Amino acid sequence: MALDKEEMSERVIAIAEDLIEAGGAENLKARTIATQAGIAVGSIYNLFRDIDDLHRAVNMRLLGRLGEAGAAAMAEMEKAGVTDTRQRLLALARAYAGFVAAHPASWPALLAFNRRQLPHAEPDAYEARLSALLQIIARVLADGRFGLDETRLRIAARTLWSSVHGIVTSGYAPNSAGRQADETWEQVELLVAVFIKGLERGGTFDHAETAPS
Amino acid sequence: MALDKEEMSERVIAIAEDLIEAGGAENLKARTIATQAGIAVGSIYNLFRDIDDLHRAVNMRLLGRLGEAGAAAMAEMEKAGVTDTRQRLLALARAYAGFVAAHPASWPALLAFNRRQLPHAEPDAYEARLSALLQIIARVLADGRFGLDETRLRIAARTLWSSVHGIVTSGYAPNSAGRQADETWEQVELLVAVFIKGLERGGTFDHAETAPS
DNA sequence: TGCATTTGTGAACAACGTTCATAACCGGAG
DNA sequence: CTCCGGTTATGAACGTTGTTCACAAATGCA
Repeated sequence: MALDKEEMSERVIAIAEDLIEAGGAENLKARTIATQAGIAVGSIYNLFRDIDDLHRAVNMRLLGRLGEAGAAAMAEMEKAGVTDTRQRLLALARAYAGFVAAHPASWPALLAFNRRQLPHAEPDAYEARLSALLQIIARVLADGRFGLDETRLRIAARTLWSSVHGIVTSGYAPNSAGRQADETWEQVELLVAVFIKGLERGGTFDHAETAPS
Repeated sequence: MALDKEEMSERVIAIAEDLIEAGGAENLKARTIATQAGIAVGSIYNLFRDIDDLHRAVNMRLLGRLGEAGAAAMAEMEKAGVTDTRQRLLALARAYAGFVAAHPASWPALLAFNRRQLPHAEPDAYEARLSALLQIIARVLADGRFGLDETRLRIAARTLWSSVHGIVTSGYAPNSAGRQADETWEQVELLVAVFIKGLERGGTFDHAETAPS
Protein backbone atom coordinates (compact mmCIF):
# COMPACT_ATOMS: atom_id res chain seq x y z
CA MET A 1 0.00 0.00 0.00
CA ALA A 2 1.18 3.55 -0.72
CA LEU A 3 0.15 4.96 2.64
CA ASP A 4 1.93 4.44 5.94
CA LYS A 5 -0.05 4.43 9.16
CA GLU A 6 1.34 7.84 10.02
CA GLU A 7 0.48 9.23 6.60
CA MET A 8 -3.05 7.93 6.82
CA SER A 9 -3.43 9.52 10.26
CA GLU A 10 -2.43 12.90 8.92
CA ARG A 11 -4.70 12.49 5.95
CA VAL A 12 -7.60 11.66 8.26
CA ILE A 13 -6.76 14.70 10.41
CA ALA A 14 -6.75 16.89 7.31
CA ILE A 15 -10.15 15.53 6.29
CA ALA A 16 -11.46 16.05 9.81
CA GLU A 17 -10.21 19.62 9.75
CA ASP A 18 -12.12 20.30 6.54
CA LEU A 19 -15.28 18.70 7.89
CA ILE A 20 -15.20 20.74 11.11
CA GLU A 21 -14.44 23.89 9.20
CA ALA A 22 -17.35 23.18 6.87
CA GLY A 23 -20.01 22.43 9.46
CA GLY A 24 -18.73 22.60 13.01
CA ALA A 25 -17.85 19.78 15.35
CA GLU A 26 -21.17 18.05 14.81
CA ASN A 27 -20.24 17.57 11.16
CA LEU A 28 -17.37 15.29 12.14
CA LYS A 29 -19.00 11.92 11.46
CA ALA A 30 -17.19 8.62 11.39
CA ARG A 31 -18.82 7.38 8.18
CA THR A 32 -18.10 10.59 6.29
CA ILE A 33 -14.46 10.43 7.28
CA ALA A 34 -14.23 6.80 6.24
CA THR A 35 -15.77 7.50 2.84
CA GLN A 36 -13.60 10.51 2.10
CA ALA A 37 -10.44 8.74 3.25
CA GLY A 38 -11.27 5.61 1.31
CA ILE A 39 -11.15 3.35 4.36
CA ALA A 40 -13.67 1.47 6.50
CA VAL A 41 -15.34 2.94 9.54
CA GLY A 42 -13.61 0.56 11.88
CA SER A 43 -10.18 1.56 10.60
CA ILE A 44 -10.58 5.00 12.09
CA TYR A 45 -10.52 3.39 15.51
CA ASN A 46 -7.16 1.82 14.73
CA LEU A 47 -5.75 5.31 14.24
CA PHE A 48 -7.62 7.18 17.00
CA ARG A 49 -9.21 6.01 20.20
CA ASP A 50 -12.47 7.75 19.39
CA ILE A 51 -13.80 10.75 17.51
CA ASP A 52 -12.98 13.09 20.38
CA ASP A 53 -9.38 11.98 20.14
CA LEU A 54 -9.39 12.91 16.46
CA HIS A 55 -10.92 16.26 17.27
CA ARG A 56 -8.18 16.79 19.81
CA ALA A 57 -5.58 16.13 17.14
CA VAL A 58 -7.23 18.71 14.89
CA ASN A 59 -7.23 21.21 17.75
CA MET A 60 -3.54 20.58 18.37
CA ARG A 61 -2.82 21.44 14.78
CA LEU A 62 -4.93 24.59 15.12
CA LEU A 63 -3.14 25.72 18.26
CA GLY A 64 0.17 25.12 16.58
CA ARG A 65 -0.79 27.38 13.73
CA LEU A 66 -2.02 30.03 16.14
CA GLY A 67 1.31 29.96 17.92
CA GLU A 68 3.11 30.30 14.61
CA ALA A 69 0.93 33.27 13.70
CA GLY A 70 1.76 34.99 16.98
CA ALA A 71 5.47 34.30 16.70
CA ALA A 72 5.46 35.46 13.09
CA ALA A 73 3.77 38.72 14.04
CA MET A 74 6.41 39.35 16.69
CA ALA A 75 9.23 38.48 14.34
CA GLU A 76 7.87 40.89 11.77
CA MET A 77 7.72 43.65 14.37
CA GLU A 78 11.30 42.98 15.34
CA LYS A 79 12.51 42.97 11.77
CA ALA A 80 10.79 46.30 11.15
CA GLY A 81 12.38 47.69 14.28
CA VAL A 82 9.08 48.52 15.92
CA THR A 83 9.50 48.90 19.68
CA ASP A 84 6.31 50.79 20.48
CA THR A 85 4.28 48.77 22.96
CA ARG A 86 0.96 49.78 21.49
CA GLN A 87 1.88 48.75 17.98
CA ARG A 88 3.32 45.46 19.18
CA LEU A 89 0.21 44.58 21.16
CA LEU A 90 -1.98 45.55 18.23
CA ALA A 91 0.08 43.31 15.96
CA LEU A 92 -0.49 40.38 18.31
CA ALA A 93 -4.19 41.14 18.53
CA ARG A 94 -4.39 41.41 14.76
CA ALA A 95 -2.71 38.04 14.45
CA TYR A 96 -5.31 36.51 16.73
CA ALA A 97 -8.22 38.24 15.04
CA GLY A 98 -6.97 37.16 11.65
CA PHE A 99 -6.59 33.62 12.85
CA VAL A 100 -10.12 33.47 14.20
CA ALA A 101 -11.46 34.99 10.99
CA ALA A 102 -9.58 32.39 8.98
CA HIS A 103 -11.16 29.56 10.98
CA PRO A 104 -14.72 30.71 11.60
CA ALA A 105 -16.01 27.24 12.46
CA SER A 106 -13.10 25.20 13.78
CA TRP A 107 -12.00 27.77 16.34
CA PRO A 108 -15.38 27.92 18.08
CA ALA A 109 -15.38 24.13 17.88
CA LEU A 110 -12.08 24.08 19.78
CA LEU A 111 -13.46 26.42 22.41
CA ALA A 112 -16.56 24.33 22.91
CA PHE A 113 -14.48 21.17 22.97
CA ASN A 114 -12.22 22.47 25.71
CA ARG A 115 -15.14 23.47 27.87
CA ARG A 116 -16.45 19.91 27.83
CA GLN A 117 -13.21 18.40 29.08
CA LEU A 118 -12.93 20.19 32.44
CA PRO A 119 -13.96 17.20 34.57
CA HIS A 120 -11.22 14.79 33.54
CA ALA A 121 -8.53 17.46 33.62
CA GLU A 122 -5.46 15.87 32.12
CA PRO A 123 -2.21 17.83 32.22
CA ASP A 124 -2.86 18.71 28.60
CA ALA A 125 -0.35 19.82 26.05
CA TYR A 126 -2.87 22.54 25.25
CA GLU A 127 -1.71 24.62 28.17
CA ALA A 128 1.91 24.56 27.12
CA ARG A 129 1.13 26.12 23.77
CA LEU A 130 -1.20 28.59 25.41
CA SER A 131 1.19 29.80 28.07
CA ALA A 132 3.78 30.31 25.35
CA LEU A 133 1.43 32.89 23.87
CA LEU A 134 0.91 34.46 27.27
CA GLN A 135 4.64 34.79 27.71
CA ILE A 136 4.94 36.61 24.42
CA ILE A 137 2.44 39.16 25.69
CA ALA A 138 4.16 39.35 29.05
CA ARG A 139 7.48 40.07 27.37
CA VAL A 140 5.98 42.94 25.39
CA LEU A 141 4.47 44.36 28.56
CA ALA A 142 7.80 44.01 30.36
CA ASP A 143 9.52 45.97 27.61
CA GLY A 144 6.92 48.68 28.13
CA ARG A 145 8.46 49.44 31.53
CA PHE A 146 5.29 49.94 33.52
CA GLY A 147 6.97 48.90 36.73
CA LEU A 148 5.12 45.63 37.17
CA ASP A 149 6.59 42.81 39.21
CA GLU A 150 6.50 39.31 37.82
CA THR A 151 3.17 38.32 39.37
CA ARG A 152 1.32 41.41 38.16
CA LEU A 153 2.93 41.08 34.80
CA ARG A 154 1.46 37.61 34.46
CA ILE A 155 -1.94 38.82 35.57
CA ALA A 156 -1.85 41.78 33.23
CA ALA A 157 -0.90 39.53 30.32
CA ARG A 158 -3.74 37.14 31.09
CA THR A 159 -6.17 40.02 31.45
CA LEU A 160 -5.17 41.47 28.11
CA TRP A 161 -5.34 38.12 26.37
CA SER A 162 -8.72 37.19 27.80
CA SER A 163 -10.11 40.60 26.94
CA VAL A 164 -8.97 40.45 23.34
CA HIS A 165 -10.30 36.93 23.19
CA GLY A 166 -13.68 38.06 24.48
CA ILE A 167 -13.83 40.88 21.96
CA VAL A 168 -12.71 38.86 18.98
CA THR A 169 -14.97 35.91 19.58
CA SER A 170 -17.42 38.72 20.34
CA GLY A 171 -19.61 36.86 22.76
CA TYR A 172 -22.97 37.11 21.10
CA ALA A 173 -22.77 39.31 18.04
CA PRO A 174 -26.06 41.19 17.91
CA ASN A 175 -24.84 42.45 14.56
CA SER A 176 -26.23 42.37 11.11
CA ALA A 177 -23.38 41.35 8.86
CA GLY A 178 -20.56 43.31 7.30
CA ARG A 179 -19.27 46.09 9.49
CA GLN A 180 -18.91 43.56 12.31
CA ALA A 181 -15.21 43.13 11.57
CA ASP A 182 -14.66 46.88 11.62
CA GLU A 183 -16.35 47.40 14.96
CA THR A 184 -14.50 44.45 16.45
CA TRP A 185 -11.24 46.07 15.48
CA GLU A 186 -12.32 49.41 16.88
CA GLN A 187 -12.94 47.67 20.17
CA VAL A 188 -9.53 46.05 20.13
CA GLU A 189 -7.88 49.39 19.46
CA LEU A 190 -9.81 51.01 22.26
CA LEU A 191 -8.90 48.24 24.66
CA VAL A 192 -5.19 48.32 23.89
CA ALA A 193 -5.02 52.11 23.99
CA VAL A 194 -6.89 52.33 27.26
CA PHE A 195 -4.91 49.50 28.76
CA ILE A 196 -1.58 51.17 28.06
CA LYS A 197 -2.75 54.56 29.25
CA GLY A 198 -4.12 53.03 32.39
CA LEU A 199 -0.88 51.21 33.14
CA GLU A 200 1.18 54.33 32.46
CA ARG A 201 -0.86 56.44 34.84
CA GLY A 202 -1.50 54.60 38.06
CA GLY A 203 1.82 53.04 39.05
CA THR A 204 0.16 49.68 39.45
CA PHE A 205 -3.28 48.66 40.59
CA ASP A 206 -3.51 49.90 44.15
CA HIS A 207 -6.51 49.74 46.45
CA ALA A 208 -8.99 46.91 46.00
CA GLU A 209 -11.79 47.43 48.45
CA THR A 210 -14.34 45.27 46.65
CA ALA A 211 -14.23 41.53 47.00
CA PRO A 212 -15.87 38.74 45.05
CA SER A 213 -19.08 37.34 46.54
CA MET B 1 -55.61 16.42 34.20
CA ALA B 2 -54.05 18.76 36.71
CA LEU B 3 -51.54 20.23 34.30
CA ASP B 4 -52.28 22.78 31.63
CA LYS B 5 -50.27 22.81 28.44
CA GLU B 6 -48.49 25.93 29.65
CA GLU B 7 -47.71 24.41 33.02
CA MET B 8 -46.36 21.26 31.43
CA SER B 9 -44.13 23.36 29.17
CA GLU B 10 -42.64 25.16 32.12
CA ARG B 11 -42.18 21.91 33.97
CA VAL B 12 -40.36 20.45 30.98
CA ILE B 13 -38.20 23.57 30.75
CA ALA B 14 -37.33 23.24 34.42
CA ILE B 15 -36.37 19.61 33.92
CA ALA B 16 -34.32 20.54 30.87
CA GLU B 17 -32.54 23.20 32.87
CA ASP B 18 -31.56 20.68 35.51
CA LEU B 19 -30.36 18.20 32.91
CA ILE B 20 -28.20 20.77 31.14
CA GLU B 21 -26.83 22.04 34.42
CA ALA B 22 -26.01 18.48 35.43
CA GLY B 23 -24.24 17.35 32.28
CA GLY B 24 -24.09 20.02 29.61
CA ALA B 25 -26.18 20.33 26.48
CA GLU B 26 -25.43 16.77 25.40
CA ASN B 27 -27.21 15.52 28.49
CA LEU B 28 -30.50 16.92 27.23
CA LYS B 29 -32.06 13.72 25.86
CA ALA B 30 -35.64 13.35 24.76
CA ARG B 31 -36.27 10.06 26.57
CA THR B 32 -34.83 11.31 29.85
CA ILE B 33 -37.07 14.35 29.73
CA ALA B 34 -40.09 12.22 28.95
CA THR B 35 -39.41 9.87 31.85
CA GLN B 36 -38.80 12.63 34.39
CA ALA B 37 -41.84 14.59 33.25
CA GLY B 38 -44.05 11.51 33.22
CA ILE B 39 -45.07 11.91 29.58
CA ALA B 40 -44.35 10.12 26.32
CA VAL B 41 -41.43 11.03 24.08
CA GLY B 42 -43.75 12.20 21.32
CA SER B 43 -45.52 14.61 23.64
CA ILE B 44 -42.39 16.72 23.91
CA TYR B 45 -42.78 17.54 20.24
CA ASN B 46 -46.27 18.86 20.89
CA LEU B 47 -44.76 21.41 23.27
CA PHE B 48 -41.54 22.23 21.39
CA ARG B 49 -40.62 21.97 17.75
CA ASP B 50 -37.45 20.06 18.56
CA ILE B 51 -34.85 19.73 21.28
CA ASP B 52 -33.02 22.84 20.10
CA ASP B 53 -36.22 24.80 20.59
CA LEU B 54 -36.40 23.55 24.15
CA HIS B 55 -32.78 24.49 24.71
CA ARG B 56 -33.59 27.94 23.37
CA ALA B 57 -36.37 28.27 25.92
CA VAL B 58 -33.95 27.33 28.69
CA ASN B 59 -31.50 29.91 27.42
CA MET B 60 -34.21 32.56 27.40
CA ARG B 61 -34.88 31.87 31.04
CA LEU B 62 -31.16 32.07 31.76
CA LEU B 63 -30.78 35.39 29.99
CA GLY B 64 -33.75 36.72 31.86
CA ARG B 65 -32.16 35.87 35.16
CA LEU B 66 -28.89 37.43 34.07
CA GLY B 67 -30.72 40.63 33.23
CA GLU B 68 -32.40 40.57 36.62
CA ALA B 69 -29.05 40.10 38.31
CA GLY B 70 -27.61 43.09 36.47
CA ALA B 71 -30.59 45.29 37.21
CA ALA B 72 -30.58 44.20 40.85
CA ALA B 73 -26.91 45.10 41.17
CA MET B 74 -27.60 48.55 39.78
CA ALA B 75 -30.59 49.07 42.02
CA GLU B 76 -28.53 48.14 45.04
CA MET B 77 -25.86 50.64 44.07
CA GLU B 78 -28.47 53.34 43.70
CA LYS B 79 -30.07 52.55 47.02
CA ALA B 80 -26.68 52.72 48.70
CA GLY B 81 -26.02 56.04 47.02
CA VAL B 82 -22.89 54.84 45.27
CA THR B 83 -22.05 57.03 42.31
CA ASP B 84 -18.40 56.08 41.83
CA THR B 85 -17.98 54.72 38.31
CA ARG B 86 -15.42 52.14 39.30
CA GLN B 87 -17.54 50.67 42.04
CA ARG B 88 -20.61 50.58 39.82
CA LEU B 89 -18.76 48.80 37.02
CA LEU B 90 -17.28 46.36 39.51
CA ALA B 91 -20.75 45.67 40.85
CA LEU B 92 -21.96 44.83 37.35
CA ALA B 93 -18.95 42.64 36.69
CA ARG B 94 -19.44 40.88 40.01
CA ALA B 95 -23.05 40.22 39.10
CA TYR B 96 -21.96 38.62 35.85
CA ALA B 97 -19.16 36.63 37.47
CA GLY B 98 -21.54 35.39 40.14
CA PHE B 99 -24.07 34.42 37.55
CA VAL B 100 -21.56 32.40 35.55
CA ALA B 101 -20.30 30.72 38.70
CA ALA B 102 -23.87 29.83 39.63
CA HIS B 103 -24.44 28.16 36.25
CA PRO B 104 -21.16 26.43 35.46
CA ALA B 105 -22.62 24.12 32.83
CA SER B 106 -25.70 25.83 31.38
CA TRP B 107 -23.97 29.12 30.62
CA PRO B 108 -21.25 27.53 28.47
CA ALA B 109 -24.06 25.53 26.86
CA LEU B 110 -25.80 28.77 25.95
CA LEU B 111 -22.60 30.18 24.48
CA ALA B 112 -21.99 27.09 22.39
CA PHE B 113 -25.63 27.04 21.32
CA ASN B 114 -25.52 30.61 20.08
CA ARG B 115 -22.42 29.98 18.04
CA ARG B 116 -24.15 27.22 16.13
CA GLN B 117 -27.06 29.42 15.07
CA LEU B 118 -25.15 32.05 13.10
CA PRO B 119 -26.15 30.78 9.65
CA HIS B 120 -29.90 31.09 9.97
CA ALA B 121 -29.71 34.43 11.77
CA GLU B 122 -33.22 35.16 12.93
CA PRO B 123 -33.90 38.56 14.51
CA ASP B 124 -33.70 36.83 17.87
CA ALA B 125 -35.15 38.03 21.12
CA TYR B 126 -31.72 37.22 22.55
CA GLU B 127 -30.32 40.48 21.27
CA ALA B 128 -32.98 42.57 22.95
CA ARG B 129 -32.09 41.25 26.37
CA LEU B 130 -28.41 41.58 25.61
CA SER B 131 -28.51 45.17 24.42
CA ALA B 132 -30.45 46.03 27.55
CA LEU B 133 -27.41 44.96 29.51
CA LEU B 134 -25.15 46.95 27.22
CA GLN B 135 -27.27 50.04 27.81
CA ILE B 136 -26.88 49.66 31.55
CA ILE B 137 -23.13 49.73 31.09
CA ALA B 138 -23.37 52.64 28.68
CA ARG B 139 -25.38 54.62 31.19
CA VAL B 140 -22.78 54.10 33.88
CA LEU B 141 -20.06 55.19 31.50
CA ALA B 142 -22.09 58.24 30.52
CA ASP B 143 -22.42 59.22 34.18
CA GLY B 144 -18.65 58.99 34.43
CA ARG B 145 -18.34 62.05 32.20
CA PHE B 146 -15.48 60.94 30.01
CA GLY B 147 -16.63 63.10 27.14
CA LEU B 148 -17.65 60.28 24.86
CA ASP B 149 -20.18 60.84 22.11
CA GLU B 150 -22.96 58.33 21.67
CA THR B 151 -21.15 56.15 19.13
CA ARG B 152 -17.98 55.84 21.21
CA LEU B 153 -20.04 55.26 24.29
CA ARG B 154 -21.65 52.28 22.63
CA ILE B 155 -18.29 50.95 21.50
CA ALA B 156 -16.75 51.45 24.91
CA ALA B 157 -19.64 49.64 26.56
CA ARG B 158 -19.33 46.73 24.18
CA THR B 159 -15.58 46.61 24.68
CA LEU B 160 -15.92 46.53 28.41
CA TRP B 161 -18.63 43.89 28.33
CA SER B 162 -16.77 41.63 25.92
CA SER B 163 -13.58 41.97 27.93
CA VAL B 164 -15.24 41.06 31.20
CA HIS B 165 -16.95 38.21 29.41
CA GLY B 166 -13.61 36.97 28.08
CA ILE B 167 -12.04 37.12 31.51
CA VAL B 168 -14.89 35.51 33.39
CA THR B 169 -15.40 32.64 30.99
CA SER B 170 -11.60 32.69 31.11
CA GLY B 171 -10.93 31.28 27.70
CA TYR B 172 -9.02 28.15 28.50
CA ALA B 173 -8.19 28.02 32.18
CA PRO B 174 -4.72 26.47 32.42
CA ASN B 175 -5.37 26.43 36.14
CA SER B 176 -5.34 23.77 38.74
CA ALA B 177 -8.43 24.36 40.81
CA GLY B 178 -9.17 26.68 43.68
CA ARG B 179 -7.47 30.05 43.36
CA GLN B 180 -8.93 30.33 39.85
CA ALA B 181 -11.83 32.44 41.13
CA ASP B 182 -9.46 34.77 42.95
CA GLU B 183 -7.26 35.37 39.97
CA THR B 184 -10.26 35.91 37.74
CA TRP B 185 -11.45 38.63 40.03
CA GLU B 186 -8.01 40.22 40.15
CA GLN B 187 -8.13 40.40 36.39
CA VAL B 188 -11.55 42.02 36.43
CA GLU B 189 -10.35 44.62 38.92
CA LEU B 190 -7.29 45.35 36.84
CA LEU B 191 -9.37 45.69 33.69
CA VAL B 192 -11.89 48.06 35.22
CA ALA B 193 -9.27 50.18 36.93
CA VAL B 194 -7.15 50.45 33.83
CA PHE B 195 -10.16 51.12 31.65
CA ILE B 196 -11.29 54.07 33.75
CA LYS B 197 -7.80 55.50 34.06
CA GLY B 198 -7.33 55.18 30.34
CA LEU B 199 -10.60 56.94 29.57
CA GLU B 200 -9.83 59.71 32.07
CA ARG B 201 -6.45 60.37 30.58
CA GLY B 202 -6.64 60.47 26.80
CA GLY B 203 -9.69 62.59 25.99
CA THR B 204 -10.98 59.90 23.67
CA PHE B 205 -9.22 57.42 21.44
CA ASP B 206 -7.44 59.53 18.88
CA HIS B 207 -5.06 58.30 16.19
CA ALA B 208 -5.63 54.84 14.73
CA GLU B 209 -2.86 54.22 12.26
CA THR B 210 -3.15 50.45 12.21
CA ALA B 211 -5.86 48.76 10.20
CA PRO B 212 -7.25 45.24 10.22
CA SER B 213 -5.85 42.95 7.58
C1' DT C 1 -75.24 12.41 23.32
C1' DG C 2 -72.62 12.95 19.17
C1' DC C 3 -69.13 14.80 16.50
C1' DA C 4 -64.81 17.72 15.27
C1' DT C 5 -60.72 19.00 16.85
C1' DT C 6 -56.93 18.84 19.68
C1' DT C 7 -53.67 16.36 22.46
C1' DG C 8 -51.19 12.13 24.05
C1' DT C 9 -48.97 7.83 22.84
C1' DG C 10 -45.14 4.61 21.85
C1' DA C 11 -43.65 1.70 18.07
C1' DA C 12 -40.86 2.53 14.11
C1' DC C 13 -37.15 4.82 11.31
C1' DA C 14 -32.81 6.78 10.05
C1' DA C 15 -28.39 8.20 11.58
C1' DC C 16 -24.96 8.21 14.88
C1' DG C 17 -20.49 6.31 17.59
C1' DT C 18 -18.50 2.23 18.75
C1' DT C 19 -17.31 -2.81 18.93
C1' DC C 20 -15.78 -7.24 17.38
C1' DA C 21 -15.46 -11.62 14.92
C1' DT C 22 -13.40 -12.41 10.77
C1' DA C 23 -10.60 -11.71 6.71
C1' DA C 24 -6.62 -9.81 4.51
C1' DC C 25 -2.05 -8.70 4.80
C1' DC C 26 2.89 -8.89 5.92
C1' DG C 27 7.72 -10.29 7.20
C1' DG C 28 10.83 -13.53 8.32
C1' DA C 29 11.97 -18.90 9.47
C1' DG C 30 12.24 -23.20 7.61
C1' DC D 1 8.35 -21.06 -2.13
C1' DT D 2 5.63 -22.13 1.96
C1' DC D 3 4.03 -21.54 6.03
C1' DC D 4 2.71 -18.97 10.19
C1' DG D 5 2.41 -15.40 14.21
C1' DG D 6 1.06 -10.88 14.63
C1' DT D 7 -0.58 -6.66 13.03
C1' DT D 8 -4.06 -4.08 10.36
C1' DA D 9 -8.46 -3.62 7.62
C1' DT D 10 -13.17 -4.66 7.23
C1' DG D 11 -18.22 -3.97 7.52
C1' DA D 12 -22.10 -6.18 9.80
C1' DA D 13 -24.17 -5.55 14.17
C1' DC D 14 -25.42 -3.20 18.66
C1' DG D 15 -27.12 0.37 21.56
C1' DT D 16 -28.62 5.20 21.73
C1' DT D 17 -29.90 9.22 19.81
C1' DG D 18 -33.71 12.74 17.64
C1' DT D 19 -37.77 12.69 15.14
C1' DT D 20 -42.09 11.07 12.86
C1' DC D 21 -46.65 9.27 12.41
C1' DA D 22 -50.73 6.32 12.49
C1' DC D 23 -53.68 5.75 15.94
C1' DA D 24 -56.02 6.21 20.59
C1' DA D 25 -57.70 9.18 24.08
C1' DA D 26 -59.49 13.32 25.64
C1' DT D 27 -61.74 17.53 25.23
C1' DG D 28 -65.01 21.07 23.95
C1' DC D 29 -69.12 22.59 21.80
C1' DA D 30 -73.98 22.30 19.85
